Amino acid sequence: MKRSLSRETRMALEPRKQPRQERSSKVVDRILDAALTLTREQGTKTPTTLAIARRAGLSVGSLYQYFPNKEAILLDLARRWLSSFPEVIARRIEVTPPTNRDEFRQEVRKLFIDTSRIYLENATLMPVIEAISGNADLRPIQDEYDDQIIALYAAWLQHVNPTLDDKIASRLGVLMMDVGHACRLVGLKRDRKTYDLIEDDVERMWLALVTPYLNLD
Amino acid sequence: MKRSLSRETRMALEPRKQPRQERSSKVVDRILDAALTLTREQGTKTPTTLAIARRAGLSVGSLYQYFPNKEAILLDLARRWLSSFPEVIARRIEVTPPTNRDEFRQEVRKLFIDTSRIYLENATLMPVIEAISGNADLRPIQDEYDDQIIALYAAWLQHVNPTLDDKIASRLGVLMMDVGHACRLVGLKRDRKTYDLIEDDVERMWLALVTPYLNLD
DNA sequence: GACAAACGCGAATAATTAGTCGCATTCTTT
DNA sequence: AAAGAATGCGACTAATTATTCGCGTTTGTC
Repeated sequence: MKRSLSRETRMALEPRKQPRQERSSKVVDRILDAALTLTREQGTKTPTTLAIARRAGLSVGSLYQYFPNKEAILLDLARRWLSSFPEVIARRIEVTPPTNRDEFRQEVRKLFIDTSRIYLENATLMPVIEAISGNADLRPIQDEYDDQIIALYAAWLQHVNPTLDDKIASRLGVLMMDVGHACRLVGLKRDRKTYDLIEDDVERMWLALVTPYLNLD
Repeated sequence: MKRSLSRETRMALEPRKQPRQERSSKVVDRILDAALTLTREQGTKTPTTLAIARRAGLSVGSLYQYFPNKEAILLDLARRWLSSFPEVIARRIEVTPPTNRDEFRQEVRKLFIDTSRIYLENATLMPVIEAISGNADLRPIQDEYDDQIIALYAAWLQHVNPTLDDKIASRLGVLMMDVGHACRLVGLKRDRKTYDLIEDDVERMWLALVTPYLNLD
């Protein structure tokens, strides 16, 4: 009844309680740190509750003081990453749309640099993102964020070219996201110089992907 | 001792025995069918031995007559896919290299069409491929195949441009593989028409990716 | 049709792991 | 410093699941 309950309840993933004493907020940090480190160490496998507790110098029981279940811990780690993406793309839609090929190229580059920064700033938690993708319980949650991101990429495309068909915009949005994601995961596993080279590669690919669909002079 | 043994033994993944009576080779098919169907039904989660047995109308014990462990079943399904990839790319290296931009474009297109066919022909087992990627035990095996494929893409690039630097070739190889894979997984989940549109998108991206590195007139 | 080998079975075993609960310890407040 | 709240503990429970093993049945062979 332990396992399936949490699955059936379809997860309260919110933190169980706010820490009220100073020591305990440190404990929360220790738990998150431990979970992050272990996930990184084990490639992309999600660590067990026992392992997290041990690494954090705690007992299993303490984990459940602050998190309703194991998934919530990983999700807490990923949350900043997951939510910063939509923010950043949305911000790129607020500017005035480009009018010629050169301005357009600039807009792509800006979106590109902004999204790249998110990857660079969150490089250490990429293993967590990969672990989440590979976890049957967490995957659906990431998918929700992904749908949001795709919609925003599509919105960006229609911002740049208002006559662009919805279907096409959404198809290109998916590809922008997936191509960017796949290549950047590769890049972050290499050295910084290679990462930058890959960034150039991706930018060319993005441009090749979207240019035919933006009626420019 | 059940679980960890198989992990420690680092897996004999070969079929445990060849079926010697006619009935049993049908059983092997039933097992593979059941595993495939269940993996497809459950998204990307690997089915349990019990579930596979039940679906195949067998008992768990019978599974182990022919497969040394659960992983071997999935791997057996994926094996044709995994091995046909290197074959196809290798075949594209045997032809005489292109000499001008147009011939080069043709070569990209041929490689492109050949790899695309592999995806189309194996569309039903994509969930298995995804499940394998998400499984900590199976992942390393897929990684070996991936390394092979990357090396072949790199070899293809150097076949097309013999002066191409090793490092660059291998970087582009990874990106060709990952971009192709990511986009085609998307495509196969859509209708055929969308798949074809995505193919065009990917072809543009591939061309944009590699063209700058091939000194053509 | 008799014999051995192959096959099929499924209850039992054992490993793993998520999550709980009552007791012990530490902190905060007055 | 005493009470009560918050925190920490870890043995225990319970669920899940891979794999085995001895026994009964079927099949191919002579």
